[in-house]
Amino acid sequence: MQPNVYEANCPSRQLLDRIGDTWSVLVVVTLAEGIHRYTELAKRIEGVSPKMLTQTLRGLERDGLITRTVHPVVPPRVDYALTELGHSLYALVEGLEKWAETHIEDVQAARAAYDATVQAYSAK
Amino acid sequence: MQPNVYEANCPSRQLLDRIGDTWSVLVVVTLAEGIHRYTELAKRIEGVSPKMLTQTLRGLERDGLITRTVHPVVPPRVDYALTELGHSLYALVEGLEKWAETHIEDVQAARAAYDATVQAYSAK
DNA sequence: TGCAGTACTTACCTGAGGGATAGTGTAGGG
DNA sequence: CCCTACACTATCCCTCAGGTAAGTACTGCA
Repeated sequence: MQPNVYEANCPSRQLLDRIGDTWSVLVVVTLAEGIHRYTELAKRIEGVSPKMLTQTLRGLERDGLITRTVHPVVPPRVDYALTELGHSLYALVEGLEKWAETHIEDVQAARAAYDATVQAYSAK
Repeated sequence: MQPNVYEANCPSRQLLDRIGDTWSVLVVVTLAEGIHRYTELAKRIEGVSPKMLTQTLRGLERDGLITRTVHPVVPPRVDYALTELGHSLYALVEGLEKWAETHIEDVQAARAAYDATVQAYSAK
């Protein structure tokens, strides 16, 4: 009954997997700006292969986070847009970004300190 | 200057990778309950191998999200605890869980609908 | 003498995710 | 007449993340 993150089929775990997928997050972030076409997304999200882009888009569509609109013209034209659900998820991603901006200095300081002590040990 | 999620070395991107790592999140969630020892974490987080647990713990420690306290006794005893920074990150994870609980029905409905239409096409 | 308990580390190996590349269908334009 | 644009789809291939298993160091207890 209660959410159990330790089980793979738990809702919270599934969301975790989605948030964990870099391409999915990148698509959501890009679509938060507005409607985009397939090639626009491909150009915007540098480094994504057509295979992964399609795969990601399908997954997002399946989960009701984005809509896919096919215009029956030649050459084909397909528009992708965030749904209301997608926008609410984007709000969370924004929260992550805010946290990152606020605490990144702490994290980097911690990393530097940690690396320094490790270096000291291995140098000995 | 401004955060660019599309670049791999951007702060927001690094946080994304951390949140994306299932074991990291699971450790943070478990430690949010209180201090735990190594074997306690191993038992609690079902399915994690000692290798991955150590690796995850090291990464979290490096980023200043958890503390690692070694007690020089025999047999050895090592305590792990969330730092203040770790707790603030946990707040975000809690937000994700809340979202999941609230919207999981919408997602599952969307999935069912999507699968139904796909099935209809492939059956044709 | 040797085994148990703790917290790892190291070496080796495999499967699956994802990159690269090529193919598909349509029609307007040069 | 064929090339291009668009949005995929299919295929092969290869890397590498992560699992398994075994090793390490230390000491008290039977």
